[in-house]
Amino acid sequence: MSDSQATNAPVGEPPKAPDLDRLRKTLDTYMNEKGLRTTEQRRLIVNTFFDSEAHCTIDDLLEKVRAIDPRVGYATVYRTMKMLSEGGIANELHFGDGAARYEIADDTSHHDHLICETCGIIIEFEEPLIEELQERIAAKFDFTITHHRHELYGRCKDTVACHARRAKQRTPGDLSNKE
Amino acid sequence: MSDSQATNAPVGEPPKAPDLDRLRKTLDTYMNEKGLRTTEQRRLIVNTFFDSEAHCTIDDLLEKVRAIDPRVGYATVYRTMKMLSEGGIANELHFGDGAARYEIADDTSHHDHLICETCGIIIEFEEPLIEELQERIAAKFDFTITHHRHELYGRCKDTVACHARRAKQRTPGDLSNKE
DNA sequence: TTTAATGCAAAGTTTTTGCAAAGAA
DNA sequence: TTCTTTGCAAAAACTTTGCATTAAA
Repeated sequence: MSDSQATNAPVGEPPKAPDLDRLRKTLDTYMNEKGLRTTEQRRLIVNTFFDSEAHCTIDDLLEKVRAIDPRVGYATVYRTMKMLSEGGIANELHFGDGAARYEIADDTSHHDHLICETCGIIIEFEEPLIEELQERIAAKFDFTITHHRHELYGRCKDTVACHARRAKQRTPGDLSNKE
Repeated sequence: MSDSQATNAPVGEPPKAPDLDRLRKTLDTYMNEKGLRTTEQRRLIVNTFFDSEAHCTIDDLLEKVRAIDPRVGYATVYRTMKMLSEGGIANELHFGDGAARYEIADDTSHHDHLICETCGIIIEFEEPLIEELQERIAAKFDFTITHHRHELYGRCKDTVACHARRAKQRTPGDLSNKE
């Protein structure tokens, strides 16, 4: 790649930690507005989600939830995560392995993802200049953007660390972009 | 959006027409290498695909193919499009409505997509600066990119034209990013 | 002839829903 | 009590495959 057109803007700043207190308030407000009820299961699922590492699947969450209450069903986790997505507390992501993944939503910043197809590691990056170019493109086509997907698929160059991570995985998974 | 950081690079240049002759040669070579056979059905499906507008689904193709030969099965179109994808003649796309879409692949240029969630129109854009920034981000994280997805979802500002298009559609489809 | 491709139907995947029973408010 | 939520199982919505038959080479 040539550097000829490159700007001096910082590239790929890592995102900061989410404000869970604020998110809990957002959720309360949302549930009140919609007349949704607070249940044992929802409390457990939300707490588990807030405690989990980013990009967890429904199965990941269900496993952790069932370690505490084995009677919780898949559909409950599914519907709770859907509720969180609709309420703006979670983002639903799809990286091509067929399973939906969730991350904590943050209104105040936005990041996109870099995915290793060998070890499955998911790296978050932020690039304001790309966001700005997106807006310019949308304007050019007389378009208003509501959301976007920007995913870079590839491979870690540090193949030792990468293969070590891969070996550790229970399910290696196919993270190619076949979805 | 502020223009403060914007460069003067052209934004969102539309992609050019594909070189079908070259693609047919690529396909011939690929099929020879793999010992794949040329059949009536494959010929028909490939020609239909080359004649179709971009971003057609398997169902779109099947409908056109069956207008000529009603005996062709879904699986044959499915397997032929998979062959074209593997041979680098087609790209498989997913815009969140659950159905795979195909476009003619072009090694010499790359574009991404802008999708209207109201009328379903799909606009292609090219932005070399974004491509370059992607490479810089990958480099920063010691990563090699094999491919990427960059999709902007939103709405046409010209609501009259947009709603007219929507009304014309056989199946309005849900192009939100739920996939 | 030999081996690949087709068409049908069946099987997979993952998501989504219907419904009777349980539980918030 | 009333109306929402749960858990199960079944339905959806696509994609993918098995296999006997057909057809390239």
